[in-house]
Amino acid sequence: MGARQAQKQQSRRALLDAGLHLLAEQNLASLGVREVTREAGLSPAAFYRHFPDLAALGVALVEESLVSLHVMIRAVLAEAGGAEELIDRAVDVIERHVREHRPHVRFLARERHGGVRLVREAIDAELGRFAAEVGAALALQPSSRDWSERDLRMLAELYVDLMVSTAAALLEAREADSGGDPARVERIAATARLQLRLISLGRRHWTGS
Amino acid sequence: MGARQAQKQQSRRALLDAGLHLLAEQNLASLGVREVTREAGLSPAAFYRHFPDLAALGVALVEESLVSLHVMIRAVLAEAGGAEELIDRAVDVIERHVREHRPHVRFLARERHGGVRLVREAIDAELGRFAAEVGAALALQPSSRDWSERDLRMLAELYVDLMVSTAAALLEAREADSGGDPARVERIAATARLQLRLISLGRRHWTGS
DNA sequence: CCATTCAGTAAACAGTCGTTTGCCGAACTT
DNA sequence: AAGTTCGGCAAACGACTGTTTACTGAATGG
Repeated sequence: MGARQAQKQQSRRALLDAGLHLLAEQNLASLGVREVTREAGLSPAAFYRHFPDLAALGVALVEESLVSLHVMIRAVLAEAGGAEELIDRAVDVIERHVREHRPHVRFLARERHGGVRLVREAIDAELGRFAAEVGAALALQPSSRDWSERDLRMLAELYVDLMVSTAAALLEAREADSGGDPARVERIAATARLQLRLISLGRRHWTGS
Repeated sequence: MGARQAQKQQSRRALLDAGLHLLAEQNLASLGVREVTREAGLSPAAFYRHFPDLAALGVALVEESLVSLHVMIRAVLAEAGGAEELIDRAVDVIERHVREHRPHVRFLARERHGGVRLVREAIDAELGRFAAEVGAALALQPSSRDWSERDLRMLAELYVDLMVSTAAALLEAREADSGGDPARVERIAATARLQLRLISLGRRHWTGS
């Protein structure tokens, strides 16, 4: 890649980072072009060399945020193991992901039901593919031998919902203004583990719909 | 109440309604004072006779939104009945609530992780009290005879999370721009019923943490 | 080495914004 | 009936907004 493209990518990165940083305390809909470029150290007009819209920047952030999410989920599903270990590992992975990708997670939580339709739909679609992936992984497990497609999907969605709300709760507990309360973080993780245990219990006794 | 207060309340109502209406397509953080007063048919300065801030209007909307929610949950919990009927009734109540209070539900979904901290905390606190209420109701049921306080709370939170995400999904499916797809609405409700059945199955076989 | 491409700039456009001010007049109080 | 309270208004303030324009100068390709 020429030095040309490299510098352009660098500016693009600066814009994305600036947006991500500003979105820590506001939503996409209230973000301003000038605000972003100021934070990125560029002139307002430079923005339009990279994105037509702020919504476009938002969509770019969605794609970026979900790549790491998919990597994460595969890390959990790939390894086999007993139900208990799998639960512990899943919660650990969620916790680590929130810790290491806080701005991205916050962005997703904030814009999932936010005011910009394109972004909302992009997140929802990706979360759906996400559930499909979990469902496919569940189908391979022997314990779901005679589960219908529909029931598997339902279970996968339940897992994804639980993961999402756990991540959001962990995020809130970690925010600087709440002191990053570590006890609260552990309580949330513990609750998630219990909930997963309860679900896997229901799963073992499921007789089909 | 004097005609004085009555007219003031009417203006306040107009402001709240205008805000709620505008928040259908944007978030609180991007709402403007002038925008709201324009929609409400008042002068910009009039706003400050009722609220110091837009955040204050937001908090008022939170309180308003949650009153009807509490009424709703009591309607479900109050009546007894078999597990299956209870599940069906719970999902019906959620569905009806989303149908009849769409703007409020949308507001809650949008601002729960939104950019205005005061509003976010108000919603979270109320959702917490909400889970406590569900937990208390669960404690009265014979099937949770020897459940620890912690396990009950965990279960209550699972129910509340499921309710919230189901409501949000129903909302999205009903939005005008997605055609109000009735099949999608029914699919979401059916999934929620299955998930509740799975949880109640896990509940029956729970042996404590 | 010369021509071209193109990311980034400064300046200007016409708006909108939040908030304060002083004032009006109808509803209250006494 | 006189005086007070107070919700609502028009107007003005400076600050900030998104977007377009014409331009600069370094990397690119022949």
